[in-house]
Amino acid sequence: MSTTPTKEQRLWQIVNAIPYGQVASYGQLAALAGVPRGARWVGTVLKKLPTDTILPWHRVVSSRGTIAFPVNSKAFQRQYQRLVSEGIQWQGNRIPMQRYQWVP
DNA sequence: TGAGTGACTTGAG
DNA sequence: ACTCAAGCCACTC
Repeated sequence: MSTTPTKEQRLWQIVNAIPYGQVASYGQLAALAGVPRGARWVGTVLKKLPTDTILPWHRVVSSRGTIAFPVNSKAFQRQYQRLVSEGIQWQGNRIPMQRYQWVP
């Protein structure tokens, strides 16, 4: 019955653990999931999430503090709004990444 | 089995 | 600070 959690499942758990009001990068999460340099894979996994997922996918941004979607896209605005509602600070289209600290 | 794909990353220029 | 190109990984057909 019980099997080893897939990398995908581990990633879900890690994303779920990103604290409110903070963000993590794709590469950062990939490394934590045991897949160094697997940043693109993280995006692939998140893309498969159902629209009504409870996972805080919006707290995942690029390593440069930008949202991965095109600025004019619907998805961008949706993620942007969620981040703003969590009180995240912005500098133009970017979030200063230095604030983030991983706390397991 | 192999070529193609993408919600990325990094290093140069 | 911005743009471009090459690299990397797991997944899909």
